[in-house]
Amino acid sequence: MSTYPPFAVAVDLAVFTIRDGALAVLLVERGEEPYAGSWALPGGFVEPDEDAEQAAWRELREETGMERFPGHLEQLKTYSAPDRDPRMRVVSVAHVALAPDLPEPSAGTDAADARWWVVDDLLEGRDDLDGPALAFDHRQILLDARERVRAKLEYTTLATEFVAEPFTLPELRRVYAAVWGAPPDLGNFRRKVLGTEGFVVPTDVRGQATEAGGRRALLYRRGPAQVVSPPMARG
Amino acid sequence: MSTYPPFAVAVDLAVFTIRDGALAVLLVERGEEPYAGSWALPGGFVEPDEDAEQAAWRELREETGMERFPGHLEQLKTYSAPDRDPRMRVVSVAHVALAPDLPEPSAGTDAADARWWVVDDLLEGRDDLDGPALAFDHRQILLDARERVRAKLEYTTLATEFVAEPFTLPELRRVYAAVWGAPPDLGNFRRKVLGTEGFVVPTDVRGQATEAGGRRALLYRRGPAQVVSPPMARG
DNA sequence: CCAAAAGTGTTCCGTATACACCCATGA
DNA sequence: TCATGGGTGTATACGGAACACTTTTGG
Repeated sequence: MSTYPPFAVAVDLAVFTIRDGALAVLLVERGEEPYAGSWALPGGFVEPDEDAEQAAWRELREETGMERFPGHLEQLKTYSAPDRDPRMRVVSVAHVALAPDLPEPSAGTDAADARWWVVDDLLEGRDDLDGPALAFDHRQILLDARERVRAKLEYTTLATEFVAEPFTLPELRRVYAAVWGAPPDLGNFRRKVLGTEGFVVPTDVRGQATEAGGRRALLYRRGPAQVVSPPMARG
Repeated sequence: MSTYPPFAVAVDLAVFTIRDGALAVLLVERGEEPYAGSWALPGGFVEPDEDAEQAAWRELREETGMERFPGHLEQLKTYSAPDRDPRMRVVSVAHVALAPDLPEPSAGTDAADARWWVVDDLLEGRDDLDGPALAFDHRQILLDARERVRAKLEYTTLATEFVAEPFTLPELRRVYAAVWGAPPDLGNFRRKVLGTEGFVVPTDVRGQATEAGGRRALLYRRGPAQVVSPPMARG
């Protein structure tokens, strides 16, 4: 029979939102060693009386400062390399969260600072100064998280988690544009969303016009549908 | 700053194969409390110098008695409910493994017995005697694992992991029939597999005829392709 | 009346679907 | 030559790709 080696179990969070037409992720600046001064995904240890998902919701509330986090949360993958944390053996259950555009976050208790970063600036290895290198194995976690989000937009209704209700179809289309890098074809997009029963439910209200004028778009709310079949076409 | 509560970290394995035209999973009969005499997914604790995936490969070799397990392994999900193990706080990183038809397994060191079970007999809640109830939260893990396999067959080439090389297309088609409950349309199936570059690579050899005669099918090997786009149609 | 943004329609074409039909083999 | 299983062909229709066009609103 094997021994029962002691581990610490943590959760790490890749919290995504759409800011200025780009996919953005919440990072915190670490105040303590190791990696003091580096930027990392928010996270923390799982408490004795909670499971990983509850720990993730708790961290989400703490880091965003919101009583009730208004978005989607799901488990991503568990990272367990023996040397991923130099202090001790830490296994991290990574999660992905999606939220509509949120206010600038405030620094948490154990973080020096917290802010949103454009994901592509962090991950695309361009030499001209972009985002900072990430602490621990968080670059890999962020890569996996972005891929999960990209894939799930194709065959689920998850895009609606990135917009606040009520929302317009052009708003929703800009979510796809931000995540995929290019907007889906306008006509095909509308036929897909409106043709998928339960994707969105229309209201009889129209949104505000922009400064420069233009037709005012109809407002919608999220519908009960979860999957889109066949998948939304990726530009 | 939070405390660092101690956890045990384990891996559990849902090892699938196709036996007699049905999806089957490997279970072990527990020899110790808790749940002594119950059937459970094979698994064990992660050692100090390995990550979860290495632990899963090790358990796979131990449980199947094979030096080199001839199949596919991937992480499924992590289960961490505080009361999932009555002895102590155990977090389990569940994995899914796929293998071609394997010999009857031998009982491992800490298991009283080990055998294959038809998955539907374990999961479909028919009242007439089927499979046994599973230990811990392993019924839920098995449900999630089956769903992962079903889904992945649609948009990946993973079905080839269920057959031993070289294999015929009818053999491969029977994999889909077993997992989905009904075979995909013959013509469409062939066009899909042969039309997806790198799904299979043909040999110039034909397989054996069955007792009752009939045309001998061409033999193929796995190709380098990983994804099938658009997905294989689910009956 | 013009620009900007929302929304509609239409043609083309690949391909999934469903099903009928032909080929090879052993008893 | 018949049953069995492997393999091929085809009419239909759905839906994505691309793009032109119409409608509504503010300046």
